Amino acid sequence: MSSAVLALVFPYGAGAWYHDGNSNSMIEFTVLKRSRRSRARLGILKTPHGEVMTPAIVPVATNATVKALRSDEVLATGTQMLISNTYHLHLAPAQPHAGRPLARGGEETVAAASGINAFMQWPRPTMTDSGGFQVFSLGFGRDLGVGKVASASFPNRLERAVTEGAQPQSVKIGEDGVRFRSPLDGGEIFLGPRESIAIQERIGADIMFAFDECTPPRVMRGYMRAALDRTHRWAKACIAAKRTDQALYGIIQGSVFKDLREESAKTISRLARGGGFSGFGIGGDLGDALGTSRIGTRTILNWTVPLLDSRLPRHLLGIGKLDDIETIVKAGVDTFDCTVPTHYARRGIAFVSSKKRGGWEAADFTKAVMLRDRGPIDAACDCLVCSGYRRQYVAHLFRAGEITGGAMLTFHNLYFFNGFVARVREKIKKGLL
RNA sequence: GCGUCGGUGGCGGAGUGGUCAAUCGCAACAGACUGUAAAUCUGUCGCCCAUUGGGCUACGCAGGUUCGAAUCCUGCCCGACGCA
Repeated sequence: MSSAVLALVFPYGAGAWYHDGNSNSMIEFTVLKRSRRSRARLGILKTPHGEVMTPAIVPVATNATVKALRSDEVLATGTQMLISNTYHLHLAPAQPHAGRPLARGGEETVAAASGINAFMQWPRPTMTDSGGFQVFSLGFGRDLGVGKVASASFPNRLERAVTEGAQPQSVKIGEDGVRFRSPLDGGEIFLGPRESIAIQERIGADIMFAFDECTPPRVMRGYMRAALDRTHRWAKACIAAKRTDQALYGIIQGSVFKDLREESAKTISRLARGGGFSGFGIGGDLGDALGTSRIGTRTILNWTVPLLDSRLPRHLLGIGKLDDIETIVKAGVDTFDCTVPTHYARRGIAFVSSKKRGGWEAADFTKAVMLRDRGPIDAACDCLVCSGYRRQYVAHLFRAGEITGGAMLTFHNLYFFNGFVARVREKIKKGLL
């Protein structure tokens, strides 16, 4: 890593390798600069495990690992904060009794290791998602075969729109929480606001998220209305259930419905004003990436962000392709998580510097041409991988089914995304965004 | 030289009289993926037109049997193994 990039990523120094101090203090968010051209802002998010320069991307470490990388490697990519998952950690480290709610959940394994930071040897800030996304991804998402963002393959499948009163097949959404089937032993997993908070407190991340219901793309309004009431009720229940002084973010839902999104922003803001939340998550269906519905992420953010207390940090849940980043930052997002850099890396896709619009392009290492390419992964990148290995080698690893290829591209992609966001911060600092 | 087994699409390998342009795997090509169900999934993959669909050439080569053959018979060529 060049010293220039290091300075952007770790302006206060990289800090000592793993040190777990007293971690039970609240977070503190400071806005350093507000753009005059947009809602973009530069800030510092202070947590018990160090500071995050915002805007920042938060790579996804669902199972207490950024898939394919060691924590020290993740650190070397310039990553400032990670987000792990309540649902997965409740299930995963628990060996034989995964089906039993709470008593023997995986969070106990994490707690016994002194929390997520020590457990995964990650010294920097962490978040835990509440499991609300799994209500969608294992429910309607799975039934409809869609992700949270409408895509080209989606319209054909939408005859089965989610209407009022609908239930997913393998997940049951109730008024007090959600019943899942454990993929490990088929046992029942019940997750509601109380359960989610209890688990997140055992995991011990700096920032927790309220348990919400993430809805699929283009839900019908009637369904969204009822789901939003649940999410709001659960938000209050999360606040009531919370015992530690970890930070808790409330989540705004409402899909593409302006009045519902506004109502949600106001409701969650009110709870934040009351001291229940120390930040905001914006989640759910964030509009059509293809633009066919004419309501995109930017529009939805423009409805909601102005209604939020500007002193508190705003996290956009699960959005962060390179093409999205400037847009969401300009709409006032401070942090965002996204699986794209890590997920795509394991599929053989590297994001590399380019003269094309946006300054990047995708390079597919599973293509045969890559086997003949003797150049570096990204000629303009100075990461550990790019500074030595050739494209043909990485392509060979993918061809041979070697996991090292995915690990190398994961490293590079995270380095690339972190550098990309660091440049966005520079633009804000210089008044260019 | 004799014998046995075998020769199928880029490769491997099914199929053993009709529903076969031919299961499947690999490779190739294209696509998808945004709070990770995912080191995954989907599509194409003989040639020529076409929207469903149609036409042509195909299962080592040449003949034959049959209404009909990748599948049966004969000869030839090639390969592996065995015996000389």
